[in-house]
Amino acid sequence: MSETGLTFSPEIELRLDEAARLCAERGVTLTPLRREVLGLVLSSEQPIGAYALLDRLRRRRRGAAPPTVYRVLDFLRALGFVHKVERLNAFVGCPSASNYVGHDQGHAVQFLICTRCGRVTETEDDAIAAAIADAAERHGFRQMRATVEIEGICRACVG
Amino acid sequence: MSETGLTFSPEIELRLDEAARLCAERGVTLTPLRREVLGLVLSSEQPIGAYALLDRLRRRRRGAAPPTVYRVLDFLRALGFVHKVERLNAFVGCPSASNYVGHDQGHAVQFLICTRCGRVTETEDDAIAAAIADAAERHGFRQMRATVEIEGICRACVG
DNA sequence: CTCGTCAATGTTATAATATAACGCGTCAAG
DNA sequence: CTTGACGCGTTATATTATAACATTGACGAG
Ligand SMILES: [Zn+2]
Ligand SMILES: [Zn+2]
Ligand SMILES: [Zn+2]
Ligand SMILES: [Zn+2]
Repeated sequence: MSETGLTFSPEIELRLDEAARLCAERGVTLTPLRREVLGLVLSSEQPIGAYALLDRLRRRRRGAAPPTVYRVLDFLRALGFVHKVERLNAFVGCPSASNYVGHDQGHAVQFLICTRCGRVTETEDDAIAAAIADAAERHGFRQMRATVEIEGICRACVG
Repeated sequence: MSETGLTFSPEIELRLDEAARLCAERGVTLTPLRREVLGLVLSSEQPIGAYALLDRLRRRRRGAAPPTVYRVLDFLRALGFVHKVERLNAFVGCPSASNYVGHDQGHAVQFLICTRCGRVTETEDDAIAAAIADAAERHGFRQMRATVEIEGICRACVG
């Protein structure tokens, strides 16, 4: 008789509600499937690969297949709710997507990838962005976006 | 009766000779296979994928298989002769590998990826590297390396 | 010489990541 | 009612990368 109930932690459900609100603002829909995938990404301590996501998704959705998850990831990335970490071929939730609405084309973002614990921290460093913009301009290059992924050992792991 | 002759342009053969010299200096060998793969990468105007490389390699080496090319690429990357462009899952020759010998762990490098013509330019921008090092330090992050890939339209394409 | 060892490559199979192409149901505009 | 956009299911395939084991040839120890 009950609805499906909370699938994710209360904090994450809040973020999902916020994401739904932002979707509505833009005339798109955070469908149950999209909400579930986003919830799974946000629930992961580490970047999660498309197929790991697919495995978890299948526990609730029988018919899920690769296109299911890739399509949803495309949608979530286009809205700035999720980023891809290229070095890992894996996906992370955007921590600022719930706070700020200018992320259509994605903000200028950098990742700190800990090779020890596997965690990834997202930053938005203006100095890096400026240095990149400057270098691009000096090369007569019309920059559209930049991937910045810094690998090393995070504060927690380095002790 | 003649030897195989020049497989690549004279400029590239010169760079291959230089690479062989650098290998010898470090106690490793630029075998014919490795030399040929490096030549193919250097001959490509654009980043080249492992399987495109494999196709070209097979014209001369019958038995070539994926491990053949991936092993050689690992070798060439470890020596700094070749870089991987993560956004493209493709490989480029390092333009400075022939001039400078400190590339064992790879120099701090950035790529300008033109989404129009597909060409990739390698840069070595100290300001970007410094901004990244600074941001990492502020996060208590012990940086090992960084991937910086800037996408846009190159000077030639933007006209 | 002959054996052991190592680097390099060959060889077969498979894993991991990603997309193409088509179909089907819903829903709202016209 | 028809049409078209959207969301998703479904099947098949493409693309990228690695695991695991075999073979070859060079070279030094004995
Ligand atoms: Zn973000
Ligand atoms: Zn860590
Ligand atoms: Zn380089
Ligand atoms: Zn261009």
